[in-house]
Amino acid sequence: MAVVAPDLTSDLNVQAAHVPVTVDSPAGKTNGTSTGANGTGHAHTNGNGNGSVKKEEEEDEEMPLARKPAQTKRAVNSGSSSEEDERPLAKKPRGSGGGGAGGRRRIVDSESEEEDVPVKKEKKPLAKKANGTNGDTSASTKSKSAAAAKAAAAKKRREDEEESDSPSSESDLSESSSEASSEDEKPLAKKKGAAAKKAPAKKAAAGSASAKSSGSRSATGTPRKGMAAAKANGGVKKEEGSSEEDEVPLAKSAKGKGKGKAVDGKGGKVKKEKVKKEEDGDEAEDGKYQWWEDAENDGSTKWKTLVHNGVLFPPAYIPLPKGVKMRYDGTSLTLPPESEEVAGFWAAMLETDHVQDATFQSNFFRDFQTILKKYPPREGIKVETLEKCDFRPMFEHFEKEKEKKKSMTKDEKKQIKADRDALEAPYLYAIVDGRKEKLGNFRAEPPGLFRGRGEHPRKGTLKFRLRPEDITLNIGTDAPAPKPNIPGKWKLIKHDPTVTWLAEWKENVNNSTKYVFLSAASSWKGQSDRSKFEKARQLIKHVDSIRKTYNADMKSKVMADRQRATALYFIDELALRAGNEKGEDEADTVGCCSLRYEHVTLEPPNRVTFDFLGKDSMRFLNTVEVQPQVFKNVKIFKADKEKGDQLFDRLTTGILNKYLNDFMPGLSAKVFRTYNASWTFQQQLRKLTPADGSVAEKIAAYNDANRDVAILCNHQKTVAKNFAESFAKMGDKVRALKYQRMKLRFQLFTLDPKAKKRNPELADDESDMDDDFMERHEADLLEKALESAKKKFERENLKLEEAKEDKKPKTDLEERLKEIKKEMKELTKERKSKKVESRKGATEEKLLDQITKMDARIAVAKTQMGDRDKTKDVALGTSKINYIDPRLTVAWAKKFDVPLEKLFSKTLREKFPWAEAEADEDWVF
DNA sequence: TTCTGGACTTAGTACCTAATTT
DNA sequence: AAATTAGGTACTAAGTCCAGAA
Repeated sequence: MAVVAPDLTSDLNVQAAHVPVTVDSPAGKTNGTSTGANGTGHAHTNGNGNGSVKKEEEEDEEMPLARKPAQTKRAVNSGSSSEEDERPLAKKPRGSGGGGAGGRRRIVDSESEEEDVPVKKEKKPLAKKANGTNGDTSASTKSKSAAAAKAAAAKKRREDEEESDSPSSESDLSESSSEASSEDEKPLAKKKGAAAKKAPAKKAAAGSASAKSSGSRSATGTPRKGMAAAKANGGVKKEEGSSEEDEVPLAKSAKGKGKGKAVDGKGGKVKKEKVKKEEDGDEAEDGKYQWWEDAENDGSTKWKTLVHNGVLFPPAYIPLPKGVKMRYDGTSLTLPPESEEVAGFWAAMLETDHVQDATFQSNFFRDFQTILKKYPPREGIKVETLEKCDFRPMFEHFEKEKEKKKSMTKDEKKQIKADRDALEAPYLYAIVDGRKEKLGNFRAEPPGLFRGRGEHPRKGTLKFRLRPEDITLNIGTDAPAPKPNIPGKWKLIKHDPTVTWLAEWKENVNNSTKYVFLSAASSWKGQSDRSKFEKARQLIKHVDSIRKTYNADMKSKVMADRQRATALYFIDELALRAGNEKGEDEADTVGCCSLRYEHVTLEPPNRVTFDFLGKDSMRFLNTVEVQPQVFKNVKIFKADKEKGDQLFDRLTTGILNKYLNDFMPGLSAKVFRTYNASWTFQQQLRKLTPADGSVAEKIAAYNDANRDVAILCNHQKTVAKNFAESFAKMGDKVRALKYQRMKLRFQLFTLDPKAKKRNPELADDESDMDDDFMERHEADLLEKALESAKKKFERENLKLEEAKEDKKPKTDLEERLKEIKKEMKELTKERKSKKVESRKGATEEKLLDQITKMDARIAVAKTQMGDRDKTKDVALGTSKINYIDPRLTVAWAKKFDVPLEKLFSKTLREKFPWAEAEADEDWVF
């Protein structure tokens, strides 16, 4: 360590020069929690698949070295940087497992291969711990408060340059060095070799999703070569077509189309979608523009002609019926429409938890009072506190309206929809360079209360109604100026062909600009989407050298470089977002570059825990094992700082991106997320797809791979409120099956006591079945049986009545019910005595067969349950839409013969036509 | 340089509809 | 047929990144 120490010191000095600084006063920020609740705790059910672990291992071995998943380990290996001065070492590198992100969930368990080294206590414990961490709510709470506190302490660190740097560094260093340095380094050197070795060892991670996901990428990163070839073919094409088609005059474009398509599949298969299309009747646009077939366009100019109708304004406010009024301190208030509308915004949310939120309340009330001042209630009452306001009558009125709407007849509903469609029709499409393109959002956002997420300081603020005077349109010079659907004049009509927005306005709450763009299915979006993925694929070629570089820089004497390297490592390894600075008037959330002292905690020898609120105030909670140098670095970065200070005080997203850009034009931090997500998906898909499984099994594997990516990216969703309930119900269902199985066993043993010897594996009782459940279950069965007997009786009588025959007497029913009760009692008796008389025709063979079938049903139900649980808080859609190269899905679907529509919804298919056109089954990312 | 804001991508949730279950 | 649940969309908030202003 001695060695080390000096280094650091020096680093510090060096850098002192530039200081970033920043930090705004944290004054009052509090951290949000937001959803915190969910994140909490549940222990994850990893338990189920036992076999899986094993499986993974094997697979790993089979893989060509090159691709081995590096699971986890990546971190370690990389360390290779050579120069390690450090100590010899002792420890083996532990894998980092990292990746998974999921905030709450995962931990990494990576065990490293060799388990052994004296070192840690971990293995098992680890896992546990991790869970604990995640789980507990308290943790979250804690973090929050902490954040708040820290905010208060406005610490600016910048000056540290001099000071902190050297001196502090010293002390730290020494410390760290002693620890860290001694431990590690050595192993790293091997990198590849190491990786390869490791892989096999890996195992372990039993359920750790995280380990899995992260691991997926190859250790070395180098993915594929071959791609060029693949690509080549992708290029195929359907034809020249689009243009031609267009030309076809009336002749039915349909025909033309059909043709094109047929041609395309070399096999000559015709695509069905074609057929479908025709019905749409968009003859005009039917010849879809296949931009991917066209030559690249330089990009500086997005269009030559642009025609559209602007935005559609919502209807004017319609005052409530006379009798519906809010009350203030007991008396009803007659509000002018202007203030009544605002009151209504709040009233409509009465049952949401926004109304319980202090920030939301005060922002709303401030704005409500403002409008009341201008449009006071007729009663002349002054509204002074929110507590005295009673919006219930309004709320109830809205509920009633909803009911009314729901109970309308089909025809009425149809009519309404028809009217709405007619109104919207003119706004659905724009004509871009002569082609019809669908718009995304064409509606002016309606007024309402701003629903900021997390602890957004402005949540609850009134968002104003837009008027034409607020909107700027962007249309072609020769395009006719559209007329707003409400009175007024557009703020401005411009003609800027360098941008893709059609309309724009400034929103009053956050003073941000809102735009109207084309939809995701448009060629503009499609093009940029495709180039995003191409860029990510390009990164494949550079990632090895980038990793090598940042691993080396991890020991740089220049603090700024060391921070940059460390941050990049986290971005690459954990798929963190870049993390731009945010303002006082926004929720306090962070990304990599904006991580603060309190967001990262260290636990020697090499575990790092991240706990912070990221985009949308989603919590990111993850503990990972990192290479020693990373651990050491974080320790240094935290030294001499306190809550509220930036962890990477010499780094900004700008610096990082500029640096990345030198490796590859266009490279920025977010590309790593795209790359890692798609890469992970490809790896997981390879690993999980059961080549000879059923379609359903393949789809399940696909979803599992998708889920791994979602976890990596920390894409969450709130757990449905009734999840616990429905999950419990599923559990009962499983147990009901077990109950049946139990009865089968008893029957078998009753039939022939010797059967027990012959089938010793059937001797054990079903797990998870206590008397309590069984009693409940039997009571349940009884109730159901009685119920259905009654129904049946009524039904029969009804029939008799119709047939004009005599009805059966009630006593019949009563008798039947009595019988049922008796039967049910029998069930209880059977259970207690463990004797079940065999039904007619029962044989040992048949019973065994039934038991086997029951086992299968139980297994299916169980895995289904496990799946549900694993996915309850993971959002798969986001990664599918934004991060996973759609060509991977298309290629996989073709290769394994899974209908694409089972994987992509209609809108996704419309979004990714280029992927369908270009990826054949051999396509690789 | 740093700061600001413009333009565009990424994100979760509210709600609507179709598919199932009861 | 009604009640749930699952799936998909619409909506709009919240990021990223870059360029031009200060």
